[in-house]
Amino acid sequence: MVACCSPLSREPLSRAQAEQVAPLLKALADPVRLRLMSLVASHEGGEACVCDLVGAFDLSQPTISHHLKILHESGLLDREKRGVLVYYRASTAALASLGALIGAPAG
Amino acid sequence: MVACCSPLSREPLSRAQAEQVAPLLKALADPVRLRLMSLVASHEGGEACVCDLVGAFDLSQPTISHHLKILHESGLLDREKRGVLVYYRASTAALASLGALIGAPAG
DNA sequence: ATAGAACATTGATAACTGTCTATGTCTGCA
DNA sequence: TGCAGACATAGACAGTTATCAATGTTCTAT
Repeated sequence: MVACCSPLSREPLSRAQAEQVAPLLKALADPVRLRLMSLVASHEGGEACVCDLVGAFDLSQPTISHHLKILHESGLLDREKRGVLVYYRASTAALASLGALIGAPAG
Repeated sequence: MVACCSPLSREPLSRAQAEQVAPLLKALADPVRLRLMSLVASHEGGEACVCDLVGAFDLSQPTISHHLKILHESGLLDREKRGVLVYYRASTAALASLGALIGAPAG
């Protein structure tokens, strides 16, 4: 469970809660990373290797790697190396709890 | 309707969609602004004036004003001036559609 | 062993962000 | 009319971020 608390509008977030959730949102709050999340999550098998992703952007491979690292370190993407390739997979739990915190009707 | 599209994991976000949604997340991706949203949304009557908010932080009034401006310009907070006081109110529609995009089961 | 391919890391740079102090703009009241 | 209070704006500064080119690492195949 990555986000912790009742929806935003029920009661004031504590400072600690806010500081815990904000980095998750920050990780997602970039057009490239949003598209990366969505590309990975909607890719066949629910996973994608870096080579599946780089081509979708006009950005260098190190830049994509950098964004993937941010998403992985925030807990939004899981990572698995199989042979030469590295596969990323969206953490649906993290996404769901974030969504619930922000706007979902109930938990 | 501020966010536009099916959940992240259903199909890849277009670049345009990502660039539309990212600023909303960016506005929310700060501990102070998260707490501001939550303070406003959970305040009695669903609204709060700046004077209700400034005291909750160890930050100057202009800094709070700055954060409120960012939330307002992104569409997450509505603003209404009544007399000397300025009241902010959370846009539940914006929050709900964001939540739905990120992780909610269905729309 | 060596070469090549896939991905990560490093170091540099320009742009952006959060914060402050100082100041401006309204509004209500005396 | 003028003052005081509530909020916004402007300008400055330090810290962060997105990007790239260059290089490092690790695996596979030959």
